[in-house]
Amino acid sequence: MPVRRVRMIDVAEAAGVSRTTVSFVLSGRDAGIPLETKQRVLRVARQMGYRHNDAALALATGRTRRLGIVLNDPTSFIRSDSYVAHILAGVFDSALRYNYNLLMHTARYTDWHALYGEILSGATDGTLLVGRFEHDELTPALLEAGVPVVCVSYQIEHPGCYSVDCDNEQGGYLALRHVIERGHRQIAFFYPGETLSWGRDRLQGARRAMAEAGLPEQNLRLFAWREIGQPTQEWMQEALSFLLSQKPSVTAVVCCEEGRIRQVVEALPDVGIRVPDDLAVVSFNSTEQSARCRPPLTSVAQPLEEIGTAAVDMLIGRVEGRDLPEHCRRLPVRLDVRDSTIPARSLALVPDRSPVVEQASG
Amino acid sequence: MPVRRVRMIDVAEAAGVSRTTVSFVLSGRDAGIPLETKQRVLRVARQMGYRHNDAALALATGRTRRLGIVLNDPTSFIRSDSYVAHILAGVFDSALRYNYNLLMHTARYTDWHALYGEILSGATDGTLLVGRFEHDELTPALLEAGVPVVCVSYQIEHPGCYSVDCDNEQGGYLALRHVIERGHRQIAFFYPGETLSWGRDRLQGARRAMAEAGLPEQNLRLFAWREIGQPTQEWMQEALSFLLSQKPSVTAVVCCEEGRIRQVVEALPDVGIRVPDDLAVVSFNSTEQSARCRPPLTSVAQPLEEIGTAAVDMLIGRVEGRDLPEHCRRLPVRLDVRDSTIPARSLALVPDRSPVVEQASG
DNA sequence: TACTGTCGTTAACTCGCGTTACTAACGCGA
DNA sequence: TCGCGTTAGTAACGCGAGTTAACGACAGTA
Repeated sequence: MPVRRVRMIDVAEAAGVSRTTVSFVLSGRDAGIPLETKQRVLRVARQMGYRHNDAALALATGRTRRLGIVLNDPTSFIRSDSYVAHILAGVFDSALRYNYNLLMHTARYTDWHALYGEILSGATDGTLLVGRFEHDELTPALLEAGVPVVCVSYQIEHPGCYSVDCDNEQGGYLALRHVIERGHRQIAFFYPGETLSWGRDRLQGARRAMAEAGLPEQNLRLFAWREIGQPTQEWMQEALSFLLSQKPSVTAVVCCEEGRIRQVVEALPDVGIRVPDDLAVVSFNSTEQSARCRPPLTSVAQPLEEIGTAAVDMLIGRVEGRDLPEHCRRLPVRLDVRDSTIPARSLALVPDRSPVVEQASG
Repeated sequence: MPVRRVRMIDVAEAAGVSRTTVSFVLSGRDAGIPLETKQRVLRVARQMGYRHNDAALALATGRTRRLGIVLNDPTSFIRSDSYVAHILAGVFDSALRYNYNLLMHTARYTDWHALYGEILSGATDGTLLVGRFEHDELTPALLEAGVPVVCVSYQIEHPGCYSVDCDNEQGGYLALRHVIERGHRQIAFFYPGETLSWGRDRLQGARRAMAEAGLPEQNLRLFAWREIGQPTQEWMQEALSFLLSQKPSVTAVVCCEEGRIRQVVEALPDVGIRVPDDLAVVSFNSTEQSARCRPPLTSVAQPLEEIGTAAVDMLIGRVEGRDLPEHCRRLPVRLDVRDSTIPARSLALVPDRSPVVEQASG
């Protein structure tokens, strides 16, 4: 049984008017239509169960009331309690308020030509690129084409680039300032490398904190996982044992990631390293993964759901042609201090932010 | 700068042929078109950056290559590491393989008239209802309308209802059999009530295990959270302390839920109850929530991603008009035995499935 | 009576593409 | 030369809506 849909012309015939009249009534452009006719049309439409045809409406109006979403790795993001899941929650809320639906593009980011084609086909009014893409060819191509796009959690150098992100520089700064305040002088910094804007920004913030405390730059021991693609638990563990074997040894780790560092931390007791006594640890994102780690991780919290809602606000602003006050909206971050940096027996080892010139061993 | 899209007719004019010819070439229906013409059209189309218009194509063909998804509470599902997230991962994978995109309906389930209208508007070729809905009016309405629909994780009494679910009856059976085998005779069973198919089925399985072991039915102490809507931690804790204060006291809990029971279990040490020594606990779903509970929970695992892929398979089968072998596909479950039912010091208290007629105190 | 101006309504065009049915041109054999 | 078949290509219609421009009816005026 194929679905027999009621068309506007069916309503028109049943109501004894032309299709144009029905269109006017249903779309609210009922100027000049007498109340009686209007009510009759509405009644007949309801009785017959009329629904507009989505494709026809989109073709005629050029609008779909749909927003597209591209995730750079859909399944992995959804699988775990990742930051993207929280962003999506905000996106959902906001899209519902604006009465838009969400089209999730299933194509992989590596197949960006396919995505480009889909996005240009007009199946949506605008697109959220939720990512932190590397080797990104899609974003500039879309911007060149003039499609309404908002980048979430990253941005690129382009005059037309609109984006929403948290203040990554401040995040790096807060993380480092915290461990410096707690007396640490040799600090490992795990990050994706500088090809990603958030990696670059967090490193910059970290360096600012070091400089502010008068610590030499080389005390910040950088480890970029860029060369290996994704950070693995093994890679982190090896890097960490290398760092711990050196003199002076690092006493704190700041990691721009959450899942792997959690695994590493939970494996540390096996090799006789205690957190935070032997090693202080700070992660990013501060989702349940950090909160439920043993011990719970101090973490830089991002307002993930707000990022989602702000991105939708911005995208719909672009779609509806409003002038937007800013191209890049940066939301503030917060440091959630937990056990991984606070030894139970010590409350305050070091006075607040006393600048330290010489390095000190942990 | 509005997006100026290249239309088929633009390509036709540039290539010096009619739009029909272009249509034939691009859609592969190039019978009778000489190779030279064909190649010229393809070359011009590529050079001009032609992309089909999604709405026009959908209007002309009646197909969208899009599947709709309705979640009964989108944001809460996405927020946490819930079973729906895992199902969605499977849905994504499968949709990508079929080259379909996913339209997530943002409207709330309570506003089911809006959802009904959207689904009938033809914005998608078919719809996945991912749920466990109660007071469900949407599903029967859609089935009556003849829209291709697949129910995920639930089903209703209707000749046209297609669904994918796990074998809930077997899940209830496995959970109960396990605790009975471990010697428990007074068992609490937390479930949503019998208005939901999965609650009904799991209870049925639980009763089967009781009967098989020769245990009287009243030894299964039922607690339905239906009357309070969603199970809360407080409600469970109260119910549990009531059960533990009774004589004979329950010694095991089987809970058709994961998040709340985890919270309850982790709060038990505060009231001096040890798991599993004082109380054995079995949850459902067996996601990371159960695995990372302290202690890790024995749990009935469902093949969540497979449910997602199977649902897409079934829906696309319906969309493409294939005859499907079965209306309700039931995927097997598995019991993941963890510490919450296995005391460290005891390996096997009771021989396997020895039928016990009389009730025994824990 | 004719002319003007509303009011209510609709014919006709548009959106971009699939598809059917038809034509013009060409080649070949009788 | 006529007739036929084949090849190469297109005109025209439809999908279901929005939208513009114009029409007929009727009332009011000159």
